[in-house]
Amino acid sequence: MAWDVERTKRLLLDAATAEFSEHGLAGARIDRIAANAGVNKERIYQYFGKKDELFATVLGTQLRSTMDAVPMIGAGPAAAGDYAGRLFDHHIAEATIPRLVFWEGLERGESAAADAARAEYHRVKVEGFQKLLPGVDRRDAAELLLTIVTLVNAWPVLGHLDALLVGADDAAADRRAARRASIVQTVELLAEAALRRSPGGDRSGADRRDPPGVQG
Amino acid sequence: MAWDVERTKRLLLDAATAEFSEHGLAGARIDRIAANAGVNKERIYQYFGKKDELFATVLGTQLRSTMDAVPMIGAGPAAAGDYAGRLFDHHIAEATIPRLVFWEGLERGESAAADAARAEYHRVKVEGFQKLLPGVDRRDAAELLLTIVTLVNAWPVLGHLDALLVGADDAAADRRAARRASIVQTVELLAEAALRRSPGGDRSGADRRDPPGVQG
DNA sequence: AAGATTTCCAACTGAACGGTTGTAATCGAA
DNA sequence: TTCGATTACAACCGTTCAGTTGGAAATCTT
Repeated sequence: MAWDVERTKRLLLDAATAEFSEHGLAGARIDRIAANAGVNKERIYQYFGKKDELFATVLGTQLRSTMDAVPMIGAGPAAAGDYAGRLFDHHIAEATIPRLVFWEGLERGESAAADAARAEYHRVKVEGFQKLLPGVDRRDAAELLLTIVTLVNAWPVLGHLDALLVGADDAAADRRAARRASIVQTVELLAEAALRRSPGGDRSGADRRDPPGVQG
Repeated sequence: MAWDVERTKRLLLDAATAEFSEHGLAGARIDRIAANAGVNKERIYQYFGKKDELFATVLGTQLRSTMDAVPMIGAGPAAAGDYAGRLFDHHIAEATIPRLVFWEGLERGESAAADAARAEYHRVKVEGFQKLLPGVDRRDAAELLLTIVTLVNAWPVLGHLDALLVGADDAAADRRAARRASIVQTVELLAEAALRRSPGGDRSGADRRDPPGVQG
């Protein structure tokens, strides 16, 4: 059989993504990644380097694919809420990212903040989000975006807290829908408040979705 | 020298708390806990059982002490915001809890939700929070409480995201203050909205802090 | 088709790891 | 002061881990 390097790389990256998402950096097992990929583990070291380099590759890949999959559309508080809602949906269908993000925060805190590529990625994201709420201060936009990212990513990770707080008697789908609605409402309220704070944004606040879309 | 069982237990529990908070369940090292406590590791197994039993003990202890340290006081949206703010302060001074909470969510997701003692702990917490916002539906209260817990706990864990989004040029203390203000504002807005939704809560919404305090 | 290069893997290494055991020191009660 | 029970620890055990090596098979180059 012919060698297919890209295929083995992809197999390894997929297996690594699942493994890191499930077990984190310390808990992930190189042997398990290799076995699930059906590839010898020595390939990992040749293609991706050490364990934590592989982790960084996995996370970077996932973040990029999310930004493509969930674009920011339109403008105004409703658009911001809509963006948060779609991000929520995306992270429910694929809990990989939320878990990876929190694993990173817990296991690699400092070193992640120093990554130049990551800084650029987030700069672009804040910039895009600012276009969603025209006139809003950069710091305000970043703060709101952080709230969104936090709320949207935390839920799949803290699912047990939800069950514990709301009560396990409610069906999972209902709790999920309630959570989604709550997050969208939160973001809309915050976006309105931010617009009201912005220069020239002291009119009633809602329904300002006329400007052209940003992406998609 | 005389034996002092309580002292060695406390030393072990303190060391374990620090170790689990720092490295999580899989990353924590029993040898390191024993060494930092200045106690032989065999004692751990005698007093606390296996690694994950020790983890559960650590988390339970920490949660109980937080509930005592940060009581819910007064009533109304401002009181809810104040509670969130004090919780934030507490978690900043002592990032142990936030980290442990997310470690648990990531590493023990399912098994944590089944814990009866934890369910009771959270039931009491929701009940207390409901007294903070009289008239608000239990589900609404739980939802808002989850938002608070999420926002307040996530920040110490996702500190690197904050630095990445807001920009590392801002001083850490400034970013922390901005985040605190943002969270307090969020909670107040949400509490007002919840009260407005509640039966008989359709008056203007703010400044309803007359009822007597709940704890403290 | 010969030689150099790359892809791949089985087997290995050395250093942890979680957990146990055998034994000595100390304590409480008779 | 004896004796069983408890506390403590050093040394150990079997397993598992991340990372390496040596060489075979496939591909590329000339």
